[in-house]
Formats: sequence, structure tokens, C-alpha cells
Amino acid sequence: MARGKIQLKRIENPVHRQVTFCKRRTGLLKKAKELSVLCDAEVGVVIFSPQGKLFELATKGTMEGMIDKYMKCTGGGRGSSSAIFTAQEQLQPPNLDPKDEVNVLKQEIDMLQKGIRYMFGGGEGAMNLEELLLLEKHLEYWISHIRSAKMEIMLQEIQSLRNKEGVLKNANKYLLGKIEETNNSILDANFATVETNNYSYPLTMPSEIFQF
Amino acid sequence: MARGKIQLKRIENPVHRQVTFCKRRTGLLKKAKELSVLCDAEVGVVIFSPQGKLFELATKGTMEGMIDKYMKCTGGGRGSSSAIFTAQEQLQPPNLDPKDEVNVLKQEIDMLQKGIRYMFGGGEGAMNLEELLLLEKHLEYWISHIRSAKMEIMLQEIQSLRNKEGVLKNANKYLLGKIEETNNSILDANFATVETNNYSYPLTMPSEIFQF
DNA sequence: AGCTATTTATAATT
DNA sequence: TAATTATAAATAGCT
Repeated sequence: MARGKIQLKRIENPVHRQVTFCKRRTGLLKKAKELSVLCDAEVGVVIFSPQGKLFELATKGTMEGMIDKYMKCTGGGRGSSSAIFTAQEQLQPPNLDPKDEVNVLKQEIDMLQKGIRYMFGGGEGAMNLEELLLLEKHLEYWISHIRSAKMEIMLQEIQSLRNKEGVLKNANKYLLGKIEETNNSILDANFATVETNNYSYPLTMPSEIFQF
Repeated sequence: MARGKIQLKRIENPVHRQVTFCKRRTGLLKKAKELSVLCDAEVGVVIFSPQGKLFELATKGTMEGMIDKYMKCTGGGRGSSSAIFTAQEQLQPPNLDPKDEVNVLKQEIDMLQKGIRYMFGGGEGAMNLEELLLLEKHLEYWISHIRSAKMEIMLQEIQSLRNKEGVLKNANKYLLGKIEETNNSILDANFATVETNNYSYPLTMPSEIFQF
């Protein structure tokens, strides 16, 4: 905008960056106020400097009022109203196990990553508009239908192991019963003394049997 | 600012006002984004049209995140705007609570969505190459960290279940041995006949014991 | 929506 | 820092 074009990227020189921040911050707030006055709009701007210092502007009422209005507008919940999330929220039961939620979210990230990789191409230039639109369509489709194959495999393994655990526990219970039964019949038959208390519950057995 | 100076007051002609609103709104959001990129600042803009329609921009994370940060900065009485985005401003502790991880992931997805939405542009221009490369860099970073955290949780669960399986298998073996031993001693002692062949390996036992 | 003539914002410089 | 100034950007008024 003056004495030379600038690249739209972080200004590396800290002095330049600080100066530009100051100037542009002023400019932005001015523009915001103009928009509000000229067009009768309500505008709120919040700026945090890299050091975390706050600059703000609320053209009508207070910032808090704007925030309340914003919350109402976005439905109070999360701001995101994109098809990606609405689809997810519709598909999932209201109360999700945190772990399942992690899985679902991870799937989404996988998918999004894939899309962006596609967009960036193999180091070539960006995709053209047609390709982007096609990808967008695909994204919507994937979100509702595609499950991460990796996740599926892991979940299957967990389920399988849980099943095995149940089977083994019951098998142990059965065996313990048999032992007691056997000992009892021995006692009944000839009053022999066979200790049964040595057979504790598998999970608390002496460590030497825990070797694989 | 062109073809004539304007007074800084509400534009009375509704058509002019609407047109100007549209143009200046676009300009303001562009300026906000530039400030954020050039100066590494966090900028949030909220615009309500006179009809109450919402336009927004949050240059880093989500608007909720910005609001929370704003509240913290101003010491605002109210707590978190969404409770979801409270504690996750800049934190990167190695071991994250699963619930926090869910929150982080949600934020990541918001960012990704924003990037994709921006790329597709609502009819506006696409992101330039510099922005795309920057986004890609961020994505790679996020993905590597979040994914490994997620994977860790699942692998832990699998490992734990495998351990349990091993323990139970050995317990079974031990119990079977005890049964044989008991029976043998009975045989040695008084030639009683106690069948041992009924006790097959747990995993191949009669199905009725497989109930949980 | 596009198109310019202008105004405005601001990058480089002092 | 603050001011200056040459230029880039934004945009008001028209089509």
C-alpha cells in the first residue's frame, strides 16, 4: 500500500512487524467504526497482539452484549455450523463415550488431511476451481460414509480381546468349580484331606504362573 | 473514497447502504486477516447487518476460543463461553486428559474446516499459495501430535487387554494342572476312577460356559 | 455484478 | 517514537 508491495505473510523483522501492527490495528478499528456508522451495522473487533495484549472495539453497546448476541446467533453451542459437524452430530447418539468421540474426531481429521493433501497436490500448483468443487462434494460424502480403516481394525482388535477375556474368565470359573466339586466328592467318599484353599482366583495367583 | 468524498454518517439511501455494507464488510474482514498474518496477531471480528445477519472472522482457533480469551483478559465475571474451549489456549502438556484431547481435536477440526471453507471461498478468491503452504505446515504439526496421542490411548487399551489375556490363559493352564495332579494323587492313593479328559482347553470348552 | 476516478491507508524513509 | 511521502489498496458513484 505504499512505497512497495508487500507479501501476505508474517513480517520477519520484529521492528517492522510491531510498527505495522500499530498502524494496521488503528486502520482496522477505523474501518470497523466507519462500517458501523455508514451502514448501521453492529461491529465488534478483538485484537490480541503477539504478546497477548488486548485491543477491542464494540460499535454499539458493549463487547459483552455483542458476545451474547453472537452466542444466540450461533445457537449457544459450538460456533461451527458447517455440514461436517452437523452431519456428525446427527449421526452420533447424544451422549458419546469420550473414546468413541476421539475416534470420530480422528476420522474427521484424517479425512480433512487427505483432502488438503489432495488440494496441495504432489508439489504441483493448486487445484483449479472445478477440482476444488468436486473435492468439496467428496468431502461431504466421505464424512457421512467413510470410516477410517485403521480405526476399524483397532476397534475390532479391542472387541476381539474383550471377548477372549470374557471367555477365559468364565473358563476359569468353570475350572475352579470343577476342582471344588472334585475335592468335595473325595471328601464325601473317603474323608481324605485335600486342600482347596490353594486355588485362589486366577488374577491373584502367584506370579510364577503369569509367564507367557 | 472514490469518485467523491463521503460523510461519516449513516447512508440514507437503502440501496447504497446495502451495497456499501457488502463492499466494506469484505474489506474489513480482509484487513483483519492481513493484520493477523502480517503481525502474527489474533483477530476476531463480528458483524451484524442491520437485519441481524451475522458475519464473523476468527483468525486463530475459533470465535469461542477468542471470546474465552477475551473474558480472561477483561476479567469478565462470566466463565467460559462454551466450557469446551476453556483450558486449551496454548497448552501442550505431554499427557492430556481424554476430554481435553476431544476439545483440542474439535478445535483442530474447526481450523481445518475454516481452511477448507476459505479455500473454496464463498465465491470470493481462493487462498494464495503462501497461505496454503502455511496452513499445510500447521496441519502437519497438529496431525502428528494429536494422532500420536490418540493412537497411544488405543494401543494402551490393546496392550492391557493382551496382558489380561495372557494372565488368564496361564491361570487356566495352572488350574488344569492342579486338576490332573489332584486326580493322579487320588488314583495313587486308592485307585479311585476320576475322569480327567472332560477338562479340555478353556478355549474349546462347551459353549454353555461362555456366557458372561 | 464490473469498472475507474479518487480517496484512503500505509511501507519505506527520515 | 513521530512525521513525511510515494504508492498500493479500497471503494463511491456509475453502468
